[in-house]
Amino acid sequence: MKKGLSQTCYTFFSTMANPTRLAALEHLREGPMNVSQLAEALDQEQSMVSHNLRPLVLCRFVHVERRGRERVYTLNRETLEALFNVVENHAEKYCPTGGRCLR
Amino acid sequence: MKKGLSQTCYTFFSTMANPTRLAALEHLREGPMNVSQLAEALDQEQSMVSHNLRPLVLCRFVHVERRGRERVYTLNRETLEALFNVVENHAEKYCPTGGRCLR
DNA sequence: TATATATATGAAACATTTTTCATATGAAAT
DNA sequence: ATTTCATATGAAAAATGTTTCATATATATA
Repeated sequence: MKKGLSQTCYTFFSTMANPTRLAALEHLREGPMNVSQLAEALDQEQSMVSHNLRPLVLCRFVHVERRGRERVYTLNRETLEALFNVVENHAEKYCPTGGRCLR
Repeated sequence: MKKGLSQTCYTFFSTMANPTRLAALEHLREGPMNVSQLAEALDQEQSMVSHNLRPLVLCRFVHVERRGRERVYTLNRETLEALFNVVENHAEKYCPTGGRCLR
């Protein structure tokens, strides 16, 4: 890790450390979706979904495209598949009960 | 990602999303250290370091070994080098100003 | 056995993040 | 030009997480 990347790591992981955002990312693996579709899928208020999408965009975990009055969000697969792989491998090896972490 | 891994992800990333813990992990890359050494290196109270080490152990990001009355903490390199690599690659590609993320 | 040393722990004080609610913006349809 | 639809935004309220401080535990040493 390069010097000074600590701040980047903090931003990176803080953005990931949220159930709503994780659920959104999980849904976006199926393919691009707009805000209403995500709100529906997550069973959350539109406003909440919007609020949570912002950090994901700023971190470039997803990207947005305007389509008429909708906004379509797309997963950054390059980063996120790699990331989920690391978590999955770790969980398989270190989190005994069916990949469920302790705590 | 397997179904139900969302909770594991949340625990995983929440544990990483803390400056003190990130700094501790960074120091542990140099080699195993006990609590006092970490406290000194991080310029933090022993109590705070202890508190922050616990989640790292529970998540198996580090492991502890008693040595007399000290406790020596060792980095789980397998997971953490892989993880830092993902972050580093992402930062290089998406965080323009010298790998420093937006926000 | 008494004392010193290293670390852990509980709980209150403090800080940050999330969620909600009301409203703003902006593009399309009438 | 007005209304409607999709999304964003600001700010207060609610929830979570962190830090500190006092104290407990456990091992080694005198």
